[in-house]
Amino acid sequence: MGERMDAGSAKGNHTAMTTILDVARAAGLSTATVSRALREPEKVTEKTRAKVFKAVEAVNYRPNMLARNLRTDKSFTLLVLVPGIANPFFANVTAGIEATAWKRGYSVLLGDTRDSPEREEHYARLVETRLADGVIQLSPDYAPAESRRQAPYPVVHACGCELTEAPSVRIDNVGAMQEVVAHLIARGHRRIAAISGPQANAHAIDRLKGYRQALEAAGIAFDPGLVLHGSFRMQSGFEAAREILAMSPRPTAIVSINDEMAIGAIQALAAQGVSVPADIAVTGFDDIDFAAHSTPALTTVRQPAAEMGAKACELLIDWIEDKARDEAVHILPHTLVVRESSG
Amino acid sequence: MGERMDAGSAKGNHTAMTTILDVARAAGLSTATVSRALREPEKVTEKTRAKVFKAVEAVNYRPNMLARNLRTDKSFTLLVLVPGIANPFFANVTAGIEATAWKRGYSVLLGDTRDSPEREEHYARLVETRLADGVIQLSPDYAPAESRRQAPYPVVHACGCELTEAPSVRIDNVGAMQEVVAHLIARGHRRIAAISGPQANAHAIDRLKGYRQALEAAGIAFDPGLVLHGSFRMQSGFEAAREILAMSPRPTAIVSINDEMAIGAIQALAAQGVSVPADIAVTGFDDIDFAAHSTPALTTVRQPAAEMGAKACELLIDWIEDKARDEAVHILPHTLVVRESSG
DNA sequence: TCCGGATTTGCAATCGATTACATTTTTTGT
DNA sequence: ACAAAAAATGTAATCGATTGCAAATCCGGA
Repeated sequence: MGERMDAGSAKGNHTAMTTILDVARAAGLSTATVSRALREPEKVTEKTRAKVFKAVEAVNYRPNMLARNLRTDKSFTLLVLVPGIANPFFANVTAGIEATAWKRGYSVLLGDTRDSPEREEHYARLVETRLADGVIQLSPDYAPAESRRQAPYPVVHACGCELTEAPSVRIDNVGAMQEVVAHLIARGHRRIAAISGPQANAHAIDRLKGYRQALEAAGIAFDPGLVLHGSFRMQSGFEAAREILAMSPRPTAIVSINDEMAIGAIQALAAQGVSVPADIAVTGFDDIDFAAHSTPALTTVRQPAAEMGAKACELLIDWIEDKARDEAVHILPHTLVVRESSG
Repeated sequence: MGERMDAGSAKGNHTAMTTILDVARAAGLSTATVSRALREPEKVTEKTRAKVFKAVEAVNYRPNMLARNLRTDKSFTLLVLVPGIANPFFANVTAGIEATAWKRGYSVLLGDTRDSPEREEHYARLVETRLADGVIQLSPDYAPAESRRQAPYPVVHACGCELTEAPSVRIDNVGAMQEVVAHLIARGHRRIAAISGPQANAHAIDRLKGYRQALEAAGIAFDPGLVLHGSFRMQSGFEAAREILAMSPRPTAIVSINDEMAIGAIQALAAQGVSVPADIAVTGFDDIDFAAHSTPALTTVRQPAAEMGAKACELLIDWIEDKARDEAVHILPHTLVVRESSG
């Protein structure tokens, strides 16, 4: 008696850890059989299965995943690289990823890269240390194709651009922005300013391409002076709108590359007493929740954020588990959502 | 030549894994020495340290964290339980957590509980399997005090309520809402409707308490008919505003328990041609980015979201590492931010 | 009842790092 | 220059689960 008096005292923050050996002893079986009863129940007699389950209850056993992961060389964890989790669009993509990962028995490690290559590099290393089985990348920016192509672990893009290679998920950014601009042109606008993103940003590039193509299709000359470069944040949309107001002749419409900057722009216009859409029409991109509830409600392009995350997650897990890489680029459908802000 | 033709073929998804033994061999040392050179460099000669580093480079070594974690019984991972990552306030708290975890060498596992006890339960189990060293809880709701008190692992709350026990972080929700209501009363409002949250939600309870106290302090009778219960989402703010418009006499102000519902309410009012703040004043809570950029800009209470996350993260890691539990409730300062929507 | 094959269970090696303890090397004091 | 103390390094056990292979058990058929 007193043989286990020291339970839970030793190192570690956890209380009394019970191992598979404890279960084996309690059930009068070997650890091998216990392991099989838990992982491949069909490989074991009905009777022993029952004994094992009872013993598990009795000693309150929780398998030590660290040990299992080491032995099987799998972590059942996915690393999600987000440029900024505070961005509602990315947050929704992440929610979609998490939901799917949960369904398939995986956990999600959150890596907020904050647009910093250093942080991205650091997180990439996590995968090389076996802490994650693969990566879902939400930003198509850095990580030029060549370097990533040979990543020694599975990587999938959830928000790809035209240049992103398979396996990946994206929408047709070019086509979507074309629709937006065509919509404005159909409403009679011919002088349309654009609030874009950082010059090198892949989404900005794709969407700007759609903007140009739509103008071209309508026989309107592209004017680089009408294109401003923001940071995707509301504040920069606010500032861009002020610059646009100072242009002459003044544009009659503004397309923004995302919803946040559009909302910032609308605020700037309201502050100057310019009426949206009467004086100037404004459009966004993404269809975040706030787009539908801004005043006036924002015309925008709906991206199926959660679905994109979910699909990317499926692709990644399939890749990890089947060792068969899906060589397709999945282009999910977008929708032009016309609301008040475009007239 | 051709000696590495088989690289990456074996089991697992990773390419040729090099172990600490490879490093040891390349450096002509034992694994023990290599391990020490890497983890406690001061315990080792300058010369061998150099040899080890060279060898690490030579064989492109990455320590297998799964093995390290198993041996040391630590995962250097924190589990963050979020009621919904798509909520901008929680996203900001999470960003603060991630930033601090990064600084201290920890990774963040994201658990989106979606207000589901089942999911929360499942995630809690993750910690018991050693996949995380502790938990940061963003929701004060479920997990009644008694059950949590004895959780066999460290748990810290980042967005606590009055009843949340240490160690935890929160703001003075009661006091903050008092200030908001006092502000409106000072502006001459006496019939103030409230858009609250789910009945059992702890934040809703605290803030509603502040609402009542402020009314009382001003000698205004509390009218339960003026309190509506929403879901924290914009849509429910929209619907609540419609109900409020139907009240008679019509309230002259609306306090919302969070910014999203306030924004939804503003949209509903605008749609009915009711001017904010001229006809009805509206206030929010949280000061998410959109609050400053809505039209009209929203009066609200700023919660230092990122700081709250950061502080909670510090508390948790200190607890994990020092095994000394900080028995304090940290109440961070909030700020009443007066903007256009309150007149 | 006894045998052969199929099924179930157990033994022991293994994953890759860390670390107590033993051994070797270096340093220090005289 | 030598012994003792200190520092550096090596040997081998260890963390807790999984799994190849061997041993034991079960089953039906003759």
